[in-house]
Amino acid sequence: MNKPEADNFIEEFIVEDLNNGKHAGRIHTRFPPEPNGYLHIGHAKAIVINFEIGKKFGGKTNLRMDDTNPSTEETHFVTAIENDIKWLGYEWEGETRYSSDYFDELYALALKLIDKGLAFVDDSTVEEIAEQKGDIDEPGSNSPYRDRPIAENRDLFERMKAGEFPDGSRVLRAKIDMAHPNLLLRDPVLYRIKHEAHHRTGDDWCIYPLYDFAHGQSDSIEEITHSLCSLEFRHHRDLYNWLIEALEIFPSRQIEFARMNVDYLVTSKRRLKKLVEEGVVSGWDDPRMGTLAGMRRKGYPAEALRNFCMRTGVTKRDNQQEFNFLEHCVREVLNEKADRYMAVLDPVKLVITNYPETTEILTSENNPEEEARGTREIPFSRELWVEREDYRKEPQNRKYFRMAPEKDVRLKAAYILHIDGHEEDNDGNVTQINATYYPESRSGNDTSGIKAKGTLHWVDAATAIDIEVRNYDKLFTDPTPMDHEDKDFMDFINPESLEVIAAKGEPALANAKAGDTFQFLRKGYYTVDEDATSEKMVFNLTCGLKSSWKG
RNA sequence: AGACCGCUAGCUCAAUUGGCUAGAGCGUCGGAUUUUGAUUCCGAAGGUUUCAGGUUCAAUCCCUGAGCGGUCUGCCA
Repeated sequence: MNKPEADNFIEEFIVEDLNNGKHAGRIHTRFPPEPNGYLHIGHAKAIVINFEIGKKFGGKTNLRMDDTNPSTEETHFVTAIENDIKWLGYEWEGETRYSSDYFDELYALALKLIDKGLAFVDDSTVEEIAEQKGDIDEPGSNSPYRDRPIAENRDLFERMKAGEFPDGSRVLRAKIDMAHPNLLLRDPVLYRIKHEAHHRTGDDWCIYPLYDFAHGQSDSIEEITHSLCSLEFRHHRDLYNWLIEALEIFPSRQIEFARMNVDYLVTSKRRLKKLVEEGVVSGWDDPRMGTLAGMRRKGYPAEALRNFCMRTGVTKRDNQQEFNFLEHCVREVLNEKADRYMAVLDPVKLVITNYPETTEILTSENNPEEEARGTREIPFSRELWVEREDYRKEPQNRKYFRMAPEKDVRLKAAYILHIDGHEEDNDGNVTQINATYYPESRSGNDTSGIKAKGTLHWVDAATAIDIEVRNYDKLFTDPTPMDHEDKDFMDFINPESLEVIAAKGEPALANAKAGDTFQFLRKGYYTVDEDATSEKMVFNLTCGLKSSWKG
């Protein structure tokens, strides 16, 4: 089997390991979320990197809940996380794993470290330990308990586990070097006492390992070959490697990459939570949120998100992705997948004065990009709804191809119209547009010889259904609302990020199901919201269409 | 201040690991096509590779220094 080519620096490391015959050519990655929140676009990047690398090199990818802190983790997040990953299109190896499954093994490893004289039980307080830590440019000092005999450490640690001591009274610390330039190697805390029930192990434990004594060890237990994480864990790698050597366990290799940031999307758990709690959004799955649940509800296809994550590179530099590239990826998929329907978002009545009092059934293709999507029937009659913004009261020049007095325009899948004029109320608002049609101009067999530059969407007034349309805009007025030293990100909330309107849709739209995405011709992609009922269809704006018209 | 990491078009990444006029996608601006002012197609603009030295026949790449940005002093992950 010939090895795939490396597309980024992580893959270069992998190819290098493969070439060196490391792990007999086996590749195994993992995605290790902490089940204390919902997945967002940043997680999607990590998921895609891990799973795609597994796939590309014929390897496997585990899903492991990093649940070592009983205070913050909840089981319902586990289910939500699993759903999001499946929705994104990935399948992990075997069952979902949990760091908490390894508590026994982790405890045994701690004992081993103690027996090797590389860990000690410290009676210092939180403050004292912080004090001992020293500073970034100043060496720390040894804990007075650092030289406790091994037997005493063992005894104390066993009694910590047995529940003999209160929270915070003692910790287990690695014995490394209090003068190390990497603060994480200044005798880091490995275990703490917490008399708290864990979402999975219940009251079995009252001591819990910290990240540094759980994550790497779990990687080793699962024989993960490449442990990919974000840049802020760079300093932890030294400890990660120190523990591999001290514990003599499977040597997983940690590689760090830069997190992905996207304009207008916040990904911090704290901020996301604040948006929900302050009622700025309707919930964690609000379409304006950068959560996977939110983007799914907004109608972003999983494929588009995957493409987005794959096309934005993998490097070690801080990066800020443009929102329009995300939307580009969304449109690209939807252009091919979404059927075209017509809906009028800001309806004004149009009357074809020379059209008979009958209803005619017209046919239109569902998707010009994909003939296999077939056609559908659309009723047409004398009175229609058209878009208010498509009409201008005064005659226009040739560069304008929508409706205006004396203009000829094509109605999509129907006839060419000659616009005669309009009626208006006392305030000058157009109440009705009057037009005549060219009977020989019917779509498909046009023999009229009339040319119309513009083609407009419309719905038949008699058969149109009332729909609710939720037009979403960016949640913030600034692409990086959290990056202002003098202002809080909440100061940049866009007051107009949601507009709910009553619109008119063609009758076939009544059969749509939640999650279905359509292109409303000339307007944008819209996805049926879960709030939709048989009485009232509700559509979320997924993404607008590009427009080069500078009208 | 110390350690570590990073810096190539507006944005995100390439550059066969030192070798032709430094490429691509997105964006922008033109043009063609179009029963969606969408899509598609064609074209253009856009770079002193952060800066200054050095090594070399040759530097985006190696070395030194500087600048700018990031990370690290939780019993969070």
